[in-house]
Amino acid sequence: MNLEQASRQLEALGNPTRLQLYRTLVRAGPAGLPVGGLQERIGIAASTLSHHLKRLVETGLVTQERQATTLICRAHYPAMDALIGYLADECCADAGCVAVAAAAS
Amino acid sequence: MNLEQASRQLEALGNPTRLQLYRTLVRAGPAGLPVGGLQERIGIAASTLSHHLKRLVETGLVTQERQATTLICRAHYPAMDALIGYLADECCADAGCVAVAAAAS
DNA sequence: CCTCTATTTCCATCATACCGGAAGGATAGA
DNA sequence: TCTATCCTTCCGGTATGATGGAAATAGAGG
Repeated sequence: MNLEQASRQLEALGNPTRLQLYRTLVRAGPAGLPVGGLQERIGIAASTLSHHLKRLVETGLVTQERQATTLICRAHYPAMDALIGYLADECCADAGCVAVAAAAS
Repeated sequence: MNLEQASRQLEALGNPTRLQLYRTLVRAGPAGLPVGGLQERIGIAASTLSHHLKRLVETGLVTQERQATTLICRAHYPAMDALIGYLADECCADAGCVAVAAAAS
């Protein structure tokens, strides 16, 4: 994980629609959700949704698996782990950060 | 911490220059750095730097303290804690996330 | 008041993001 | 093959972001 990759992932999550999208996928759990299901829940145009999803997939935060004509989307936890780890490292380099202190306890 | 605030902070960090800025401030530790010191290290125009800093301050990720004519900037750890906490909650709502498992151990 | 330094705001330019309608694949089933 | 569904890509408009030079502001000190 380097600064460029981290910033790309952060930017991907730094849009309310995409963050909501990611959140929805997390709440959907390991089963994931098809693109159409996401569209129902979020309520945006299919093309807009596809753009956002593409961004999340490109940055590795979401994976997609084809099942016949439907595309199942899932939150890709390892990517979020790595991102949080990077932020925590940056944040807590001087051990002044509560998050790592809590994790260490 | 709600979705809008989280996405604004994520967007603020989702720019390579701003993430580098934040990282520099974290590495500077509690003493912080003046704006001019940041400019030396990052090497961008003062106006550009000021724009980026404004964004980081507005989102609460960085604080500023005036000392005579110089402005000392510091990473504001509680904000990062809250953001990481939000991401971890979203990510690990179904306990499928390694980060929280590690924190819990 | 004048000046010097530090920083911000103003302003303009260029690039990129966001949005969604319309058209174009991809896949399954009749 | 024909059709229907699901999703993506193409395209256009509008908005927002990034960048930095120039001018303005803030504070310290003569």
